[in-house]
Parts: sequence; structure tokens; C-alpha cells
Amino acid sequence: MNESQHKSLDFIRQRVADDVANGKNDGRVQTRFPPEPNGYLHIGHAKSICLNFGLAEEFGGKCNLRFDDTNPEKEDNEFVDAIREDIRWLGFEWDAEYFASDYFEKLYIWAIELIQRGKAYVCDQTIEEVREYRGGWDKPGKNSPYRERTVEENLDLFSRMKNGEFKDGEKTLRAKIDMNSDNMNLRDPAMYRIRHAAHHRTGDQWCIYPNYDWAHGQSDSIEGITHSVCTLEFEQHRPLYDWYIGQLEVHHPQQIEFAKLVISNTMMSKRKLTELVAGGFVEGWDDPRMPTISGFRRRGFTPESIRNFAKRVGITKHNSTTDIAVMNLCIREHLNRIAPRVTGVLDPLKVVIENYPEDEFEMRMTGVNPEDENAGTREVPFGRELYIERSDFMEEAPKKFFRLTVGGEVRLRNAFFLKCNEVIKDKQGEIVELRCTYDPETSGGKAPDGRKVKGTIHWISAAHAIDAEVRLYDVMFENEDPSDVPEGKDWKDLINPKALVVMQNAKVEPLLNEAGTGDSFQFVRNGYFCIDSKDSRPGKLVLNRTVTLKDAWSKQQKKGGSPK
RNA sequence: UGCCCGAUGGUGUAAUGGCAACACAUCUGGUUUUGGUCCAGACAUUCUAGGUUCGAGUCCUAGUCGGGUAACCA
Repeated sequence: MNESQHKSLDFIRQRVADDVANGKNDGRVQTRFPPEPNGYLHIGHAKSICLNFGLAEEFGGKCNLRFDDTNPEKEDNEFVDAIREDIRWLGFEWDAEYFASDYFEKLYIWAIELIQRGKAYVCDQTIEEVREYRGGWDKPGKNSPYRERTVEENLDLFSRMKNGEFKDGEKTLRAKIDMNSDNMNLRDPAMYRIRHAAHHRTGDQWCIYPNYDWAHGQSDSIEGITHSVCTLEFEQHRPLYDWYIGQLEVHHPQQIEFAKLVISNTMMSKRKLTELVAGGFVEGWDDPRMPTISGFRRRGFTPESIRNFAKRVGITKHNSTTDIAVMNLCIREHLNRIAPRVTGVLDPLKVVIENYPEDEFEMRMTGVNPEDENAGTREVPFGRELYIERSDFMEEAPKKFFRLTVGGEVRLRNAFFLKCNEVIKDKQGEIVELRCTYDPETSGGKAPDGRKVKGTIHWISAAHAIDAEVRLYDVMFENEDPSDVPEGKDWKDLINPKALVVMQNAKVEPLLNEAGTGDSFQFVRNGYFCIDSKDSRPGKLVLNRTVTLKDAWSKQQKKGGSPK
């Protein structure tokens, strides 16, 4: 009221700020993150997590974790554990942990209350009949023939539903609202259905389970949630949310909807992700190609980068698609600051320096991270036989190729100028070795005679390098919108076959043997890589490429026609 | 076909009735022992038409376009 400084809040934060300022809920802010434990969390959930936990943090409030476990057939404890782990990894801790199933008893009692007040009834219609009676957008609905059962009959029937006297699908409990409502959700929605199925927490205790609408708002209310944030598709559920809570006359949280996250070249549908896992199209939920939090973690993304990403995409009410490049930007930005530089040669080509003595080595000094003065320096061995990147040599090079060519000279990073004299090929014509000479006068990286080289390439001593398997990851779908499937094709046909490329013969520095699971490095000029948390072990290293470096050269190559 | 929601550059967001701002992407140039990083520059009259107002991206009306929505899923 007295302050005129506006901090550019998104519409939800603005609303919460207003509520706090107006003393609504006594200025209290309580949010919740409510996943259904039927799969692993993905990057879209991360957006919601950052919002809900962020709101609590920023307004001095609290955020609960609540598992929305009202559908026993799909849910499992494996998912409960994975969800907890992912939220903590992202850097958030919930105030209290609940399950919708904690409230089954309370919900049951409330349902009886609604029956007693004539606001709910037991219905015997089949799914097909319900659909038919509901009508359509243009057609009014018709009342169910069971709508006017007496309170006594409803009470008796509902209690027998609970006691297991009926089979699945035989009866439902429905709210008695308005079969002519413009909002389909208000045409006598189901509150309970019969499912003789074991629930991951309540076992066989119940055979009737509350539907989402009947469970969610009441759970929010019980927990004293002030702001119940969800995605846009629940917008037309809000009147029902409000109706139930209004009938019960209990604490009334405010539901607010925002647009869910869509990222280009990325499949975000939980159902389809489940299909990828079940069908063996990926290794599992944490396959580094997956947009799951565990997939990103295994791929080498940091919690900071994901939180930063969530901040960048913002919170609005209109559907938009965020370019996958923004994700890459966020992780590069973070790793550039913290990742130690090492040499990794993905596709090695042997170089023999003919004027360097055999069996002799010298140590070369190299910086650990130019972006971090405190990172220090270390030494790497240099000798007669090296490996360089195969793509750093070309026999017939285009004019802007600043790397090694026959007769050409480049700088070996942190070492000497190198000139290629001869190319050795095998019978198939494949280049197997380069015979080169180095200039010992160029130790500082510059030539005393002032001659210049355009390029600097990375290298590793053949005698010291160790082998590693390196997995190169790319977008999982080549189409920007993988849900836009061409006629006659299945969405799984759109999976990018190059989303995973395995380099079996990479050469890396021995110090990687001492690295811990998940540790991140920059392979100079190649990108950011991490030690794979599942398959890597000392002596049998497996590294994942988290993201490439920005690469102006390959971009230019693609643009100006292919070199080869 | 009804109802609900939305619309600002190639993309994502900001501007709270008062000079359309930031970032990504793209393109130029500079620095550089990573074709990385960093630095500098280029890139829009806010879907359309009316209205209110001294003044509208913002408020009102109508239209256009886009999305959501008719599970005993969440």
C-alpha cells in the first residue's frame, strides 16, 4: 500500500504477495507439491517443484510433499522413493510428507456427510450409461435414474460398497450437482469408484477409492494449503474444487493454474515416457536420453542448472515451447565455471613425432580451469607418441580449416608447434598414423621467429592415456514437436537414432580413474562429460557427454555445405 | 457445437495507464594457447477493428487465431 516498488513478479507470486499483504490466511503461505507415484519425475515436474518450494521460501511459508495416491492400479513404492530422491537432489526439503491415502478415512466420513445432506448419491449406471446421460457440449445431460434415492438407501449402499459387497464398476458415488452445467465436470461427477485392488500403502483395507477431484481439494484443505498451484488443464476443475470445499464448509485453499512446461525436441508425456521404459526403447527411467530428473542427473546436469532453467522459462498462463537450447545454455553456464579441464580424445588418431626421442617424456603445465583462478594447475606428460582427435586432421581441408593438414602447422595445446609430414594408411585407405615433427623452440606456444598458427588442438600421450567408453547424447527427437506425428507413423518412429552414439575407443587422462561417480569434467574442445553412475568403474571407465561446447566451426560447416 | 483460458521479435519472458526491457537463438566484429569463455554491435511500432483516456502492450467491446475441456485417470 505504501510501497510502489514492483519487483516484476510472475502472476502467481503477485497474487500470493497480494494475499499476504491483505492478511489473507493471516499472511500464511502454505503450498504443496502433489505428484502421483506412478512414474518418475520429469523436467516439467521440476518447474512445478521450483514454483511450489520457491513460493514457500520467498514468502516465509512452507511446502508439503503429498503423494496423490488415489489410483492403486498404477502406483508403486518404487516411485515414491524415486520422487523423494529427485526432489532432494534438486535442493528442496519439504516441511511435511503426506499421502492422499492418509485421508481415505476422513474423505469417507465427509462423503457420508454429503450423502446425508442430499448432495451425493450411489449410482448403478455403467460407464457407457453415464457417458450417454452426461450429454455433450451441445446436449444437456439427463438425470441418472438413481439420482433420487433416499438418504437411507444411499447410506446403506455406500457402506456396502465400502464393505466389498459389489464388484468393480458396479456402483459409484456421485456428487449431485447439475446435469445441465456448461462445465462437464459439474454434471454429477464420480466421487468414488470400486476397485478391488491392493494399494501400495493401504493394502486391501479399501476397495473404494476417491477420484482426483474428491481427494485433491479436501487434502489441500486438511493440510491448510493456502495456494494450490496446478497446471492449466485443471482450470475447469476449479469450480468443482470450490464446490466440494464450499459444501463441506472447511478451510478453502485457492487453486491457481499455470502453463505446463513444453521443451522442443522433448517428449514430456508421462504416459509415453512410461511406454519408452516398458518397451525397452531406453535403458530405464534414468537413461540419460530421458527428460526425467534422474535422466538429467545421470547425464551430468547439476541441480543448479535445472533450477536456473526453471527460473528462465518463467510462469505464465499461455502455452509456449521453450527451445532445448535454453537447457543447454543453463548447464554450460554452470559447468563452465566449475568443471576441471582435462583431455579426452573421442576418436583417437596416432601421431608420431619423428624428431622427439623415444622413451623420453617431459611434463607440461596446464591450467585446471581458466574461469576459476583458484582451480590451480597440474602437469601432463608429453612424448614422442600422441593421440589427437581424428577430426582435427584433414588431407584435403577447406580454406577455413585451422587444424592439422599435410605440410601444415598447428599448436599442440600447452606444448609445441607441430607439423605433419606424412600420412600412413592401411590397406583400406584408412588413415592410421601421422608422421610429424615438432619445433622445440615453440615451447611457450609462440615461435621465436614470429610465425603464427591459426589453430590449437588437444592431444594426449599415447603411453599414458587410458581407455574409456564415452557415450555421446543428443536430443531424443529430431522433430521440434514430437507429439506432432506424421500420418501413418508412430511417435516412436520419431526417436532420434543418434540420440546415443557410443565411442568405444576414447583415450582419456589417468586421473579420471580416481574420479567419483557423477563428477563432471570439460574435455577441452569437446564438451562436458561426467562419470556414469551405473556402468563406470576404475579400469573400465564409462563417461556421458552432458552437453557439447558451442561449436562455431561445425555450425559453419553445416551451413556452407558439407566438407565431405 | 457449448464453456473456459490465452495472444508482446525466430524463441522464452518483462514493462502493475506514461521512453516496449532482459535473455536465448541468429548474424557482424574484437580478444583468446579451447573455433569454448569474455567483450562490442545488428535484429519489434505489442493479432485485427472500434472505443475510453492528455496518454493504451496494459482498461472496455467485437472479431481472428491458438490451446484446454465431455475417464468409474491424475
